[in-house]
Amino acid sequence: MKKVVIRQIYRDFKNYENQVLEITGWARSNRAQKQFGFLMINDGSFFESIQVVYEENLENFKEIQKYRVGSALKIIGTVNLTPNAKQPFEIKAQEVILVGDCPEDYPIQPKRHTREFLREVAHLRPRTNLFSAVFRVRSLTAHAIHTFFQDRGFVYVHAPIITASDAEGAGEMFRVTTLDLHNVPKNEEKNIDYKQDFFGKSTNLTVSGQLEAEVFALAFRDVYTFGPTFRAELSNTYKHAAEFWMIEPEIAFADLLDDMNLAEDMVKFIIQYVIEKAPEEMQFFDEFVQKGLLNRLNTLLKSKFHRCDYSEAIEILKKAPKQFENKVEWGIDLASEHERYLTDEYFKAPVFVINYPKEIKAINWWIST
RNA sequence: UACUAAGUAGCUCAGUGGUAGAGCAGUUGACUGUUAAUCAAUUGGUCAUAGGUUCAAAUCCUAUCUUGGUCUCCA
Repeated sequence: MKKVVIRQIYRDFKNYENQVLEITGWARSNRAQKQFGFLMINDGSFFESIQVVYEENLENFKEIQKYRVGSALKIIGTVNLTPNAKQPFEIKAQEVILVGDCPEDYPIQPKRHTREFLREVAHLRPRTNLFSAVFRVRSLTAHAIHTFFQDRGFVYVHAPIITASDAEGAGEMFRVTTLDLHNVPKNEEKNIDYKQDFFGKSTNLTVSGQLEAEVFALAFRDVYTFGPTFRAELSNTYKHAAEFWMIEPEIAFADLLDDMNLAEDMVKFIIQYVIEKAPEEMQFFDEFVQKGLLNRLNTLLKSKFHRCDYSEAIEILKKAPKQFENKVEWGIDLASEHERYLTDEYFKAPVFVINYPKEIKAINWWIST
């Protein structure tokens, strides 16, 4: 018996015609009728489910009719092409075996759930379309990031996660300690005595791998970090996570133009890669999460990223036929509303704003001459 | 941090002062090709919590808790 995953069959179904296969997966729906029924089976290898037809002649037909959504099943059957149906092929069952039953109160239904509800059933939400799509795309994105840099000869630097260093302009840090918080040791000046802590000094979770990457760039030339970073900002927005992954390339002997070209190429490469490798998932996002997403991404792939001097950006904003909440004048740091106007309304494309006043940037920035 | 909206059946929601509701899910049945199948029946309720107003509160008022959105911060 040939064991296959559903991704294989979908990608090559014509070559599987009339073959007897064994598939395993979880029921997404079960539409039982009097003399036959249809099971939708998802095995996690692919976004789409596969349709299995079962008929009255199966000895456990009555039981199969009652298999609930969520049940784990093993099916042996033949691949039939169905060119006139909604799906290009289906499996006609010779055997349907219940591997694991699913309780009556299984909470995931074949319908839309809110994300707030899915958070309460966190152990089951990877089985939903939304999480299936998100985490496969996330996995592909990570692979695309590595592929992009590795193909260009960059060295992947693993910056430490526990560190004693801070970074430029980063936010609040999570402390890492083995000290007993109910009985913190004090030194003679009545300050916390970090000499008794695990590392003998105050440490925290990294807010950025930048400093390590810079050090390595001065030896390996082109390097990047890609890993988790942590910030203890009390920001209640969907954009701000306490733990998030960050890419930080550092390139020696490069100028600002090299840097911008690299960033533009990277963003385009990743988008291209994901659209190509996860068309079903991206289609799902386009339809149910953000209408017009694919159109926006394809437009972005074709457009040149704009480059705009800070002073020029200020002039554009001053002339904007629009009232900003934060007043625009030379010397300010751009707020989200200003950035949104530049990208969404003025340039209608991604834009680099360069040559900021040195007063609002960190000390280690290169000064234009 | 501030502002704002919401919390009613397992889920998604309707119900703005007078008997607690629908669809889905579950259960039982019908159905010869379904596509989140359809049809019939049926189980299921501390209306977030506490207090107040009223003859009468899911509905009005106050406080608290929880969640969403926006802002701030930041990336």
